[in-house]
Amino acid sequence: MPGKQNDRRVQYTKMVLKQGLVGLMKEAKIDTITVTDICKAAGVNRGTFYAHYNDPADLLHQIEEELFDTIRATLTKKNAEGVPVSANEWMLGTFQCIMDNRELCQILLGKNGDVEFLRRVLRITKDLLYDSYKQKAGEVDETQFAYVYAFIANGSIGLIQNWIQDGMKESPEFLVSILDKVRKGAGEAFF
Amino acid sequence: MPGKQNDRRVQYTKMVLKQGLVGLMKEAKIDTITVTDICKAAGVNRGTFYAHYNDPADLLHQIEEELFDTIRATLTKKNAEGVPVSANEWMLGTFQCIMDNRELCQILLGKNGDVEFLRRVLRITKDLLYDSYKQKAGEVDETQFAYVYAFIANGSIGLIQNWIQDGMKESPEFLVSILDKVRKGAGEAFF
DNA sequence: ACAAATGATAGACATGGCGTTGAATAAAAG
DNA sequence: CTTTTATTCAACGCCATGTCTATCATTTGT
Repeated sequence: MPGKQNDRRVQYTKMVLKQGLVGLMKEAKIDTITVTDICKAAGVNRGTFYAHYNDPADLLHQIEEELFDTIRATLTKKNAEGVPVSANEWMLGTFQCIMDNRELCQILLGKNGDVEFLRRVLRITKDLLYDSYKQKAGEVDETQFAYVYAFIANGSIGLIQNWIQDGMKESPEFLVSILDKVRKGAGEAFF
Repeated sequence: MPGKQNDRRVQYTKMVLKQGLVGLMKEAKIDTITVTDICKAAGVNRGTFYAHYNDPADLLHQIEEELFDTIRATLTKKNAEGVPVSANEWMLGTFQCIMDNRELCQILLGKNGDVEFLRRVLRITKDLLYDSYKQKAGEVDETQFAYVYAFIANGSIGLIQNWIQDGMKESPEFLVSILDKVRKGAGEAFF
């Protein structure tokens, strides 16, 4: 019984609902978008929306989850090929992935998007940073590290947002080179 | 005719409405707070709310404006005393101001608060940074500067949020010293 | 190709916030 | 003390919500 979710009707419904919400998020932020709006944009009955999602935020969350999985899949694939992945290579892969999903990412990570989502993507580098700090400073001043990490993490987010908002004109390589310099610079003021 | 806004009744109404909203923002973010909620919390008739504000966001905006004026007034006062204000001194003043308005700032700049507001406060340092960049590099690469500034500005915001969220345990002086190091470090990777 | 299963639709429902209005009441200003 | 003006109370139409039913359309597996 492959029944449940493989029904073509379900797939179509979910697809247009996602497209509908993404389209609306070009103009409005998630909290101001109504279920009725989405269904109108998707050409779907309002009752059908509730058959699959609780509210617009729930739908957005599932869209983000898909993108997150796409990014993670790409990275773990590289990792599985035996290559030990450095922070820079990891970021390079992430940026390429963002470029590959250009339209979607410009919305999800743009001005109406969710900062928490980008924060989550970058959090994976935190451990790498912590190790390099420990290695050079010997002992870790947790308080100081928290402040420096807050600076670097949010700085990176801002830089990436600037790149996205600017239309992704620069190459992922350029972005990584700037990001690497500026992160090292900020970090080495302490390490 | 001191008529219009000096009426004691108006002042009282605005006061309790502001307190009401701020109270609610301890638990919820602005977009989920209803006019009815605020009026219930303030003990004010719903119709009266619309006599002064368009919606909850409008009320929040006016609260932020007041705080912004407080901060700016303190800084321009120092400036008027003839002291040329460096970026560090400016930030020190800002942080002291934030500490003086502890409860309010923890909400306005906290997890349910508005990032744009903090961004606006920090924007005043942009010119100072631009000048120092120009001075050392001679010629300004606008693209590169945009990326570096995006990093530093957002990094600073994150660091300050970390401070606020942590209960403002460290002194403004400590904060400035870390911020100065890490900003210089990030900047000098280019300058 | 057909019958059973299941998803989508249209329509209705009570609920609750919105934004506005008008008349009555209370308090401030001169 | 009289005039002015802010607040209250009650009601209004409007719209989105979340739920539910009967009906229709499509898919599925045999």
